[in-house]
Amino acid sequence: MHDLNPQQKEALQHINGPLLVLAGAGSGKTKVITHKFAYLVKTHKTPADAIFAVTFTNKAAGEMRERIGHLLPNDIRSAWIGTLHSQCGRILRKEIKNLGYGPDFSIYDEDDRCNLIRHILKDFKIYEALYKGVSSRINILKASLIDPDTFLASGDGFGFDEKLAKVYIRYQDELQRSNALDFDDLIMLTVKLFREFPKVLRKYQDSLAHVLVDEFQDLNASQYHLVKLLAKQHKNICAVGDDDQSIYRFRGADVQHILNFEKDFPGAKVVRLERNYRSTQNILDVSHAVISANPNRKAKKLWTDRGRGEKVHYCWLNNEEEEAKHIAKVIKELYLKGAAAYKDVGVLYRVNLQSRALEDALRDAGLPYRVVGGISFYQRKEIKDIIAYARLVTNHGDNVSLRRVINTPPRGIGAATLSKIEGEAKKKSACLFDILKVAAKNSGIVSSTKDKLGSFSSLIEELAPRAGQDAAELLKAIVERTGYRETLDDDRKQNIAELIVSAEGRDIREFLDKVSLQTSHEEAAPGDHISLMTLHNAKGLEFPVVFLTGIEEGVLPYFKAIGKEDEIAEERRLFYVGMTRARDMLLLSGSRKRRLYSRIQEQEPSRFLKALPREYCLWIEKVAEYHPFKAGGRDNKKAEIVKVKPLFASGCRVKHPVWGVGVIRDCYGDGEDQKVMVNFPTIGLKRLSLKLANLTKI
DNA sequence: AAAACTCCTCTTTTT
DNA sequence: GAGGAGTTTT
Repeated sequence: MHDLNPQQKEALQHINGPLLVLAGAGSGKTKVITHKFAYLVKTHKTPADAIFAVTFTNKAAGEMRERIGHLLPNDIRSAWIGTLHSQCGRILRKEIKNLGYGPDFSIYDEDDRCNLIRHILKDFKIYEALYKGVSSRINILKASLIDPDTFLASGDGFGFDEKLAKVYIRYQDELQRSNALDFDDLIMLTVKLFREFPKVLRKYQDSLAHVLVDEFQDLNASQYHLVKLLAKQHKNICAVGDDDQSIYRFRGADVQHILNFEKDFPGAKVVRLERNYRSTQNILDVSHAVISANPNRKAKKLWTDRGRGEKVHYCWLNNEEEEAKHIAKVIKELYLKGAAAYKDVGVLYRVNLQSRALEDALRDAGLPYRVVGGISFYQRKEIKDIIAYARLVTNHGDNVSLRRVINTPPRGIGAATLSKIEGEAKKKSACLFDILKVAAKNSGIVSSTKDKLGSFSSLIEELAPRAGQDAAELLKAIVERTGYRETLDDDRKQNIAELIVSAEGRDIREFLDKVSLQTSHEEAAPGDHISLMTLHNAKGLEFPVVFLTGIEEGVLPYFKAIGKEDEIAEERRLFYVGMTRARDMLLLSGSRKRRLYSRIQEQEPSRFLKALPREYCLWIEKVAEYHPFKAGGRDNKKAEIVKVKPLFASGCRVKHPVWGVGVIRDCYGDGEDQKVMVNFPTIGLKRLSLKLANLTKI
């Protein structure tokens, strides 16, 4: 406990009754949670299994488990440490029979759910491209604990719409028939279980003496409700979060939960962690100036004893290519000066399409980079196909998976055959697989098709007994026996091989759960490279050097948020999250012109910049005669920035009076200050100032 | 079942 | 401006 600061200690020691820990960025909140867990077990003899500790990401959960493991001698394998979804999964595997599902339910991700919704829309002859909107509406309903029946009974509530209701009912029905749950069901059905079976709830309430919730600001209504239910009896809930870092409103997260905590839990103690261990005071002051302009926030002011540090840079350029080139140049200089390794640098942006210009510039400059995020491993087609086979093998009722694989690889079972089976299944309210099995023997289907159906169903059934073995064995068998292997190119084979390795020695059920709940696979890849990612993806990370790009009206805040007060507040928080990722250097940039969806737009600097205290900033405007904050300044003629072609560039051969001939590896700085790195065969790499070194080009 | 064509969309995305 | 998905064609 001695390495905790007074506020952290306070948070640790308050163990009876509700506690809200307002943990600013970089204030050591993970430390508080892990130490609190250990403290409860060690000092207060709480069984490790009596603490329900939740986070939002698998990564955070893994870290939490590992760190607690280091703090305690106990075996914590069975402890309730995990994401809320995985914990619900665990509860439901045991208890879901109460709700009329089987314990072997499949878990559908966003992709599976969209497939199902599209299928339903097609069936209802509703314009199929609406599926995204429908999906998100259903998302929101479930996140608000509105199940189809409640929705029907709601009258005009919740934006009732008959078509939506029809689709929602059918969707939920299809899920149940497939014995499948989507992500939101994991929460919603757990709540339903607890509401309808108080005995079951009681069992969990009794055994869970403490509830610890990380990232509290990210809870949606159903998740909050669930947590409240669990904590209702002992009232020992410790909520850790930061309202200023709430950036998932569009997923249903509601900052209000953190703001209302004291009302919902009367007598709650509130602890503020305002000491920051990450950034310099300049970075903290600048970001504070930005975030404190938001209404309705819990006042907090972060401080550090690290000193002022480097000023926050702001640079305004002509267009996104110049912005990107500028960034590449600055990174290179930092690298050559030895101020930062590439892995110390994070380049963040609001929207993915911004990565393109940045990637081009970094590639041109020969700098190593990685784009973090994007399509995750588990969303690749080949992985999803194999997983769908495995699901179907373990859960024959899984219609979505069956539709996915029945003709993958092509085995001549086309749309016509499938729709016959669909019709039959609906009539008999049976699952597709059972119908297919029977259809292989009788009914009015051409005999050649019958054979195909028969061999498909027996294939799945032959694989079923292997479900008891090692998950890797089952996956291997699937890849071989289904003929899937033949359809693969080398990349995909590689991916599948990786999947199989990760399944080794695991139980298939457990493996599928893990895979279904593990949606982002992007581990911080080892190696020295610059990281590129969206602001959302940067949450929870830190870098010594952070570039925030596109700090313009229309990009940050994004144009869709403009004019809506609470969305602007969220954009501001997003900006804040980005700024507080920086340890030592924070560099903001924007550009006057930007291409957004095939249109070149004239941009203005973000409104968020107006609040920046200039004394902590270094302002560089590389757009000549253009003063962004001066009214009417926009149409001043733009003096071209004349590019002086450098005399010395990498690759040139040069001669030095003492060391002789060498090859320039790199150049940085401009004009008088230009420096070069030269490789001399006799003595190796040398860093030289052009002004002093008296080099001649040869 | 592949190839060619058209149409549509285009913010962020922990599980 | 480009990628994805659906549709039509071969």
